[in-house]
Amino acid sequence: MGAVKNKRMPRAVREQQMLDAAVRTFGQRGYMAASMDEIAELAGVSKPLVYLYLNSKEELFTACIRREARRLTEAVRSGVEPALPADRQLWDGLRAFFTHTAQNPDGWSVLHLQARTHGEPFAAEVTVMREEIVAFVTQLIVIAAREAHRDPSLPEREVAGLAEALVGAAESLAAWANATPGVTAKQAATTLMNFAWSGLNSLMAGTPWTPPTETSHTEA
Amino acid sequence: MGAVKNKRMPRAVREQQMLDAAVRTFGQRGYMAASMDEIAELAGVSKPLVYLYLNSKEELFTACIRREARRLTEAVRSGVEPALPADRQLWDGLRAFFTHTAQNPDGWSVLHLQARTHGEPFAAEVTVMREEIVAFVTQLIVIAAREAHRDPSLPEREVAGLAEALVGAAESLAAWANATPGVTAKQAATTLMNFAWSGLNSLMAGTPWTPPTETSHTEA
Amino acid sequence: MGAVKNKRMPRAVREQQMLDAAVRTFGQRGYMAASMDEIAELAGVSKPLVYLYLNSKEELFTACIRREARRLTEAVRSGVEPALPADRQLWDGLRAFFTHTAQNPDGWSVLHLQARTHGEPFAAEVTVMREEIVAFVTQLIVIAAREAHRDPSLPEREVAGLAEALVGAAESLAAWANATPGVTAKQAATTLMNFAWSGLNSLMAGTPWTPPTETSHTEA
Amino acid sequence: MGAVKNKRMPRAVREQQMLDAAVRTFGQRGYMAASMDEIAELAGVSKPLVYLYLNSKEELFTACIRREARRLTEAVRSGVEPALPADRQLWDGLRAFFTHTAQNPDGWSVLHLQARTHGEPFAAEVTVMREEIVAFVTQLIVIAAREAHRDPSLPEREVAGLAEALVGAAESLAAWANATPGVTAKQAATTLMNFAWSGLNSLMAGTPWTPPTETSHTEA
DNA sequence: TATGAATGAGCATTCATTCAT
DNA sequence: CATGAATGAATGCTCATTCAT
Repeated sequence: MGAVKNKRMPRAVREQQMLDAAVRTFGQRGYMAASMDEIAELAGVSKPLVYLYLNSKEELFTACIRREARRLTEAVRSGVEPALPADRQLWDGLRAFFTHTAQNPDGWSVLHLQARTHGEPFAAEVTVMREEIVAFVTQLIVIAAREAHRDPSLPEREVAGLAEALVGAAESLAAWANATPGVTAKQAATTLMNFAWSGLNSLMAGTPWTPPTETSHTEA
Repeated sequence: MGAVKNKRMPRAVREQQMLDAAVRTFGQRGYMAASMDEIAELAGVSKPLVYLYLNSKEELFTACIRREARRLTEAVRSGVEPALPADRQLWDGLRAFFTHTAQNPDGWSVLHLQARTHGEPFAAEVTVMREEIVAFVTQLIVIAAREAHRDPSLPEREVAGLAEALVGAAESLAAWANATPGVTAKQAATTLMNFAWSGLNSLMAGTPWTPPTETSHTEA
Repeated sequence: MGAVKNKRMPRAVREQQMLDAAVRTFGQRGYMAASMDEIAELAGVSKPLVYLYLNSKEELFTACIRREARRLTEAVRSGVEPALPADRQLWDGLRAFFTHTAQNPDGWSVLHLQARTHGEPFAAEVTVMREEIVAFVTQLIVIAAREAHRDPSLPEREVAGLAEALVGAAESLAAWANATPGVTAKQAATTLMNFAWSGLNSLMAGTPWTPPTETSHTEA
Repeated sequence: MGAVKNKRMPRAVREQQMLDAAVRTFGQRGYMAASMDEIAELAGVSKPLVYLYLNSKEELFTACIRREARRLTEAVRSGVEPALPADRQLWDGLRAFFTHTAQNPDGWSVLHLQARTHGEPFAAEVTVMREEIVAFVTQLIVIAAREAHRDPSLPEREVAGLAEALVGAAESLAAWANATPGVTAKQAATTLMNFAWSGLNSLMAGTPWTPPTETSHTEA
């Protein structure tokens, strides 16, 4: 059941096996519905050993979140070449992101769904990672503006909202790509680049969309 | 303890009280952590009555999802005037969406977080609503293309991806706006229109972003 | 399996059945070794019902302590006639005490052994009762001194120590009487009266035992 | 972490370290709440070693009881000079007793509380020691009676009860003295001598307390 | 219509104990 | 002599759900 039941292995190895099993179980069943029994069995060890190494369900879940967050950011980071132009960096990062989430659906479920849905402590853990990514995207937008010779054209608050929207769109597209058969990481990335980069460009070209003057639309 | 303990009231009213309590509890505690005890107490009725009316926790949750989905789509629908131009419709719809989610955080939590996190049956329930909204947005994009006299310029698959991205971005921005103090529905809508509509326009103007020709992708 | 499995009885009755079972189990197995499963089975109910009514093992134990303490003090109190002379009151009280402990060995075990051995909160609960009894005895000693026309002869600290010793001796004798076949409550009470009352009398007669002058007994 | 982690020391020494740790842990936590893990850590050895030397938790506890019982009786025995008069022997024995229990609260807790509270096998272990002490006290009472030239005045059963009461009072006072700040071993011994010896003397002077003739015991 | 009484099943956690080295 | 690795068996507690009234 799970891995071949190898006895007596060093702690570090066992711990990874346990995290593998936990990510899979948490990702598929959800945090609360996942039972420590199931995780232990899937890891091929007894429950007490899981507790000996990872202390509690909460700590185990936290360890999963941390590992998956690290893996995801590393995947994105190592897919990007900082010397290249901003759009190329974004394109590469998105491809790495969509590829990684497609290959690790359970890890992505843990990060995107489970961790956000089960209390502040867990959500905070993901927020750290997410902010790192948003910061990366924000920086790309700023670089792009500079490359377009329009440095101060965008107020900071606006840039933050744009980065947030871009990351949010990416997260949603990841789920969509995973759920829609036949949509590859490359296609998802292309769609998003089309959607986002064009918008950013025309924004920076100085032609933002302007809201209509409020006439009589207060819902009465 | 929630409502004043009124005896003998018509079934329809009681049911709504129960759903109110359930949405609040599910939204705040999460599906699994919410206990039928708590919901019954918050609704001011006894547990057997909840079962009499709503049969099981799963059906109760489903009923919550359906009610909140209906309320949300109705809010968006009634915020939009079909005769107006596409961008105005999108703008109005987004404002209605951000306003409604900000005013019903528990309902939005049920739809956006809880329902997606606890198994296919529930997720499917939201998917129905989501597809309705995506269809609405898709249609707006098509109209916009037509308005720009560029009917067939965008392949169907591409339009679907764009609508998906736009809706995903909106969902993320809703969470972001709810969590970031000082961000109003209008501001969130403006940010998204800037981001999306400009992108769509330049897309339709025939200048999509093109991926770099794949030459050597072993990042060495 | 304990009582005949009567279904559907009012809460108050069930609670007493549970306390009966709990006192018996705690008294015989000890607090920690007693399992809630065993108590529930002995009470003839399911475990959840025990929790529904008594909340936790700790609260259940506390409830046992309180009930048994109340019963014991009431037994002693109702065995004593406040109008009678002090020695008669003490005699009657001791007899009531030995009789009650002999008839309720589990309750006495809970009070005397278990409660004192498992943490301050529980011990404190018994201390309240014990202090009440010590106070009663102290008062008897004072009355006795007054009856012997020797009011101020005993310093307060000394009286406290004497009452403590008397109560302690009674507690030990209770265990002894319970464990030694053929020793009745009356005999235990007589022994203790002989031991204590004579001592008190000669103390009050002004001839206390005096320690030897310390010469060379410091254990080097 | 308890002792400095010395490797390779003779078995006898290691065993004492383990017993030290065990007595401390059992005395403070109680038999059941004490975990073998905690004991091993406090002793500075690994758990398997504890099992290698002491076989099981029960045997370890028994070993603790035996060692502490031996230490206590030895302390009392070595505090007493058999050539001295009976009252002096009792006085010296009590002082040694109160001193030892005050200096070894954990050991005393093991003997007086824990061992008695966790099943016959353990209680029996203490009973052996207790009977030795009761025998010693009994003998002192007999000697005292002889010294007072009243050899056969007290029936054996009565003497046994008196010794039991005296020892019981001493045990209670030990706990009282340990718990009441400012009460020394000497004071506790004095209080008890006053209480007991005077009583014994007047008993032997031929004036026992006599129960009232039972007339009408329905407390109306 | 409405509820007080009751439970089967499951879950996180802990502990005494033992191999294999 | 000494230990890191591992587990079977409980235990306290909770929850969704139902019955009898």
